[in-house]
Amino acid sequence: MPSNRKGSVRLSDVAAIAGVSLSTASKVLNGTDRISEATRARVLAVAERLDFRPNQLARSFALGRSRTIGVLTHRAASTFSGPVVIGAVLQLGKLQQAALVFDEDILAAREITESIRQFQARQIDGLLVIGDGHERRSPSITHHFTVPVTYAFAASDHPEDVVYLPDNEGAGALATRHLLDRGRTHIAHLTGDPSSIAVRLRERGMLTTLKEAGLSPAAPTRYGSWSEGSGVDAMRELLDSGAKVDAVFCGNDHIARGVLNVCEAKGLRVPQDLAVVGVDNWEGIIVDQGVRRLTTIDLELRAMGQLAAANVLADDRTPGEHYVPPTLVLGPSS
Amino acid sequence: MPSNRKGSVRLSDVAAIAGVSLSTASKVLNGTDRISEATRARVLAVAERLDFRPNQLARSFALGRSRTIGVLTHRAASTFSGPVVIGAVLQLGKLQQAALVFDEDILAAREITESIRQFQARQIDGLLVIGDGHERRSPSITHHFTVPVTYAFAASDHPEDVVYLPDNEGAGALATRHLLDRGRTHIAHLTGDPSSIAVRLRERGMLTTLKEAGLSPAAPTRYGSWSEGSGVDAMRELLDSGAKVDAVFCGNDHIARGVLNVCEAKGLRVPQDLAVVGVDNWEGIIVDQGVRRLTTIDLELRAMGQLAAANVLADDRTPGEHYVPPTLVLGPSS
DNA sequence: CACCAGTGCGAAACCGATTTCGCACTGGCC
DNA sequence: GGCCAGTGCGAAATCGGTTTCGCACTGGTG
Repeated sequence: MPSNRKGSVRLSDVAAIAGVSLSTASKVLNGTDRISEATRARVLAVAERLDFRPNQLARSFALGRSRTIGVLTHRAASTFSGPVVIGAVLQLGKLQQAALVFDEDILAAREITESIRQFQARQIDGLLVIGDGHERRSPSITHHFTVPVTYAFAASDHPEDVVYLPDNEGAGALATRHLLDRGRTHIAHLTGDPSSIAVRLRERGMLTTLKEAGLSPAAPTRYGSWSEGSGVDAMRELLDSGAKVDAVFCGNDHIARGVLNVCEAKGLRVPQDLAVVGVDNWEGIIVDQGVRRLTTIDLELRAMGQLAAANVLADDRTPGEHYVPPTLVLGPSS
Repeated sequence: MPSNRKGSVRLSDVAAIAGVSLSTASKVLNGTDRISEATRARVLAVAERLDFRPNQLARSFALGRSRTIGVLTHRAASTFSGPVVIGAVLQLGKLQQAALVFDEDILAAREITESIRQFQARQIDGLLVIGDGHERRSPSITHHFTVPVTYAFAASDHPEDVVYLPDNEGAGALATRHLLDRGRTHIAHLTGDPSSIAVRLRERGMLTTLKEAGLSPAAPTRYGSWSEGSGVDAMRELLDSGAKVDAVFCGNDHIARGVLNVCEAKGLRVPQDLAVVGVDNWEGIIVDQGVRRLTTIDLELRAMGQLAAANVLADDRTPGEHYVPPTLVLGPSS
């Protein structure tokens, strides 16, 4: 018979029925302080019977912890960061934390200060900053907070920050190792614009792995853009060059699609004549439909979001950049 | 000089410095009760000067409102609902609401009851249920809550629930109207499995629009699967049938890709000889890279998430199914 | 001048937990 | 028997706001 405004059971109800004080009941349910086994059992039994659920609002207020994590995204509606945000938000839910998501231009200091104030007023327990995967380092805002701040999908400009990033170099290495495992030894690389750090890192991963195997690329890396058309052009040039090639590592899946199209047009059998590997796993994002055509490297963006979210609440938060291991997604193209 | 545990300014600090009582200060800042203009101005000035930000935890506790919306997703990690969730979460952030996201199998009653209890303990102010876009109606859980419940991307089995759904029929109509506007009059439809309601609705939208224009399809609808390969097969059959066709409305973008490939192989010029329209706008999801090849209908999944999120907090919540208007995304294929 | 309605403001209760501090009681030891 | 340490529990303060209720004061009216 709780005389509550919402009709729910309060701790005082439990205490009264169990014949103990409020403080004793609280201690029993939180396991703090020393309580005899007898009263412990009695309180727990009553709580169970009444289906007592502590009011988390009151709890948060008393403890000063909101069980809410701030999430600051950078144009999440129009960039690649979607999977990162999803991963983060789902992970936070698993950890019983609410997510307060503000979408701003992280580089616009003005707008961000307002978000920071809002976060502080809400007494967030931690902050997750999710970039858009582009190259620029975003300005560190860690110093505005007394709670943990973790960055994902974009480096901060402060070396002591905790940062989660995709492992582009690892992706290149993984793709190359896979092709080597498949017995390919004449591997070429077709990729995007070399001014992009991701492009260079993926290439470096490939080159390092080839070198470890005592090999060199089958042809010089061909740079272009991240598009299917660029893949078509690069592949045609590669074939025209007469280089002996039995595998192509493509900088991303768009380029790989272009390569596949050229192969089909030219009657090259994939993977018998030519193995193709991409990066990004778009066919995986567009899951549940269609048929996979491509072997690709998944940068595990969702996992990155999960890891970063878990990190905000973790005890061990070693500073620096953490690289999320990519995975190989097998398809018919290799 | 707040003697707070967190060093932040409390309302009592403002009141003391302004020389008024706590209650007066509260009333000024909330606009409740009658206060003279003089004291009003004084309190506001002090609050401004001290940069007073009310502790939202205390506020929530006092008001019994958590400023948190529960979000129950159905396998969001592996379905199409990603954009819906993103849209919802960003919209909630705009409305200053935190999101507590639990991902469950909505059809598994057991697991859900635990989530419901968690939501209730957290005193959520509303609930958003996001399905996976599939056909089955999910069991209504509205009756478990005293706060508003809104459904998105999946119908509930209770007619009084507020539900947001993509407008598949509208998508078919929009695609067809666009092709008619382009002067096409011999339009065929290649689509997925007819056991899917979405397939039938998109087809119906097309047929209705054609009929309104006094036209009939250029060929009987060809059903298949949602895959590129299916699009290839259907398109080859369509061409082999000898039907006169100047436009193809494809049930989704995968099929449309297959159609484009066949056109390229057969030397059909797109859009001169044949206009092609798809549905889903994947090239838009995979934004920022690549080159658009396809005209398509965007079902506006993110907007659906936004609308549903806004609805949870809205005053006017008219029950029933609400259809989100799709948009036409122009590409070079029409 | 007495009365009254209306205005402006403050004292204190309240939301429902956590936590500090100390009291009462027990049993062991000298 | 007296002292002391340790155990088990409760009274009350606390977190920082919101809200109720009523008091004091003002000016107008009869």
